[in-house]
Amino acid sequence: MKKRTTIYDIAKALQLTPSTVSRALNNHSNISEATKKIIKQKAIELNYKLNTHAQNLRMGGSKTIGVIVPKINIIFFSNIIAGIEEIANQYQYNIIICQSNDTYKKEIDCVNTLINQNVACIFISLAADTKSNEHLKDILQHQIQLIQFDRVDNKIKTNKVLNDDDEIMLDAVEHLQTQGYQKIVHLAGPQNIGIYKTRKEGFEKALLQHHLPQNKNVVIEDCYTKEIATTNITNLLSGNNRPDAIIAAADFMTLTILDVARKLGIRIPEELGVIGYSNEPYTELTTPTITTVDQFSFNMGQTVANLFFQDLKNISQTSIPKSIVINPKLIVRASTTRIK
Amino acid sequence: MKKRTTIYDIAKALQLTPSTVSRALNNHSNISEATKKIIKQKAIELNYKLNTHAQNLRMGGSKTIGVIVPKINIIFFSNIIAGIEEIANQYQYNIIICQSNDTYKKEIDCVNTLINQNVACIFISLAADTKSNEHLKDILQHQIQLIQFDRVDNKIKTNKVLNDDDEIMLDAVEHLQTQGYQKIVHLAGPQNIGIYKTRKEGFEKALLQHHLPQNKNVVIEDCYTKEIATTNITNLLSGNNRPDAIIAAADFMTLTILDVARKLGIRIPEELGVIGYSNEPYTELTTPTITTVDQFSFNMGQTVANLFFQDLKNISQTSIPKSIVINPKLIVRASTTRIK
DNA sequence: ATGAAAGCGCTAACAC
DNA sequence: GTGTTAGCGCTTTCAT
Repeated sequence: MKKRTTIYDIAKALQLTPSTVSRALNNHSNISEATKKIIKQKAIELNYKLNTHAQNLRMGGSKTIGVIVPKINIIFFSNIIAGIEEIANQYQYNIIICQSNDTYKKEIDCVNTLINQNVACIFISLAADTKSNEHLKDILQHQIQLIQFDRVDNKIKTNKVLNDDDEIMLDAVEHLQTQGYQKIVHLAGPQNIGIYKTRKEGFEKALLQHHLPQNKNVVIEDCYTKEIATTNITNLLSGNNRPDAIIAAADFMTLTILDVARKLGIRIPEELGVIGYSNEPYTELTTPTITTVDQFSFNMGQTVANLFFQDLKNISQTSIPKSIVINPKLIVRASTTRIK
Repeated sequence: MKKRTTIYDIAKALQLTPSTVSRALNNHSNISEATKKIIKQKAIELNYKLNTHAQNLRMGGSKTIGVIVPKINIIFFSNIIAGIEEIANQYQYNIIICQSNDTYKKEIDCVNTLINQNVACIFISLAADTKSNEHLKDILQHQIQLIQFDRVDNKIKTNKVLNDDDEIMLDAVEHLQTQGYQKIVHLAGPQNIGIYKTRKEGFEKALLQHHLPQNKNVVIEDCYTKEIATTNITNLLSGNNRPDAIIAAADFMTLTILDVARKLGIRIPEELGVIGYSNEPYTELTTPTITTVDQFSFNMGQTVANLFFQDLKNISQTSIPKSIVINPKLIVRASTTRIK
């Protein structure tokens, strides 16, 4: 097992000292250009690679950001991560990604791993069942910056980046009214998942604000599997008193709506308006194209990261915790455009 | 700025030595249960966290796996990462995820970062424009294990996990023939992206094997934007000599096919068979449901990780480079089922 | 412009 | 069963 090349090896090869080599490789101003050049040359020749662990140990910190998300393979989160990565990269920071699998237990593990790693900052979106914030306090106690995003704990004072799920539901309802739709129904997602709960609540709040009827049939809860969704939507649309617009909690539900409507001979958007949620690529490929909500997840990631790097620049650590709200945008397409 | 608690602090508080503390925290057998107990107690009390950098420096390695993918926010890759994460987690390994953004330049940066981090192993899926493998050799030179997946360089001998894109195209063609389809066309994706190239080549090979005509119209290349796809598909299906089956290089194209066919009054699957690629969730929600290819990406991630941990267990490092092939599976649905 | 030396926090070989 | 000691590779203060 061949040992890695260290700055000591380079120093020896050039009859210099490790400190000179270290300085040269870090472009320290006191080292002559000539020396720098031969040292860098030798480093390449010996295939030298920095040992980050030694560096971090010595410097008492690392240029690493820890990111904790419930699930990495949900496009919303992976877009956020991609956004974070883009910015972090510009500042030469690395990111370590952990997933909590939406459990509190694993989330604690993630936090500990990242504290052990001595990361500069942790970006977190909380697991569905996270009930305590002791682990978050722990982060702050270890002088590690904390930024929460999307699913946050408001009891702990940190920077936050949020989606305004309420406001967008209001936008959606108002858009439908402008288009002359009167009887609006919401197809909700499973209420144990935070985002679906928020969307449902946002919808109900929007109805209230517009003094629209709040009867039980206005929210259909269980539309998560295809079969049940088909049954529920068929019932909904076959009834005497059928709605003239549906806001679904997720894009995939709109495909079923389109299908059922086609079967029942209900024209979209003339007789039924349809709105989805997430701006999945396919919503632009259906006929009619589907009005939906873009959450700007990539942008959210960038925002989170920028928040950290902005604070880093402010030597005056006044740092009053900021909350940045990302406004999702209603992408109006054919499925709700009956007035041209 | 409060300093972190170290094992030295614990030792001092208990009138013990750092080594005893270290041993106790690592459950070394020589330490009495009583001592272990009070040490662990104290560690919690002082909110001690291990410093991974010190540990890794001292031990000359880390329980960390580096993963390099072209893009993290592509569901295929994020599923793979989720699969890797699941297994790594069982072995108490951490993963550091890097994205090359599909450029060779950034890929080199990623490799260097991971070598600097002294990771135990690197899992990589190569960038589209990676032309050299010097950086891969570099990994091996640093005694870091290397496992390639999906997009690999065959000139370098390492463990590999691959998708059999050829075989699956053969399956698709044969399935169509069984269903009585005769004139099969392929809608290809951009040929500068590896997977689309492979799919197209796989398709052509399948035609050859079945002695089917190989004329130019059998592959439609540019179907990547909605407008062009619509035009091309409309032309394809309006012609006199139209195909009776289409294999698309990606699921999203099948939505356009469904739309165009509906407009032209072509019935699916009776008059036209349609196959997509990726088993995107929505392929199950359309009418008709779409036959597609599942690549088992999550499983691929698990396989990659298991390959590493299996080798780790074998003390006898015979380690002949293995290639594991994941066979994608044709998910037959309504869009190609005309014989019940 | 360069060198000497100490130390970051941890582990492990060697004592006792 | 516990203590002593050295050292992983790097940076940095202080000296020259």
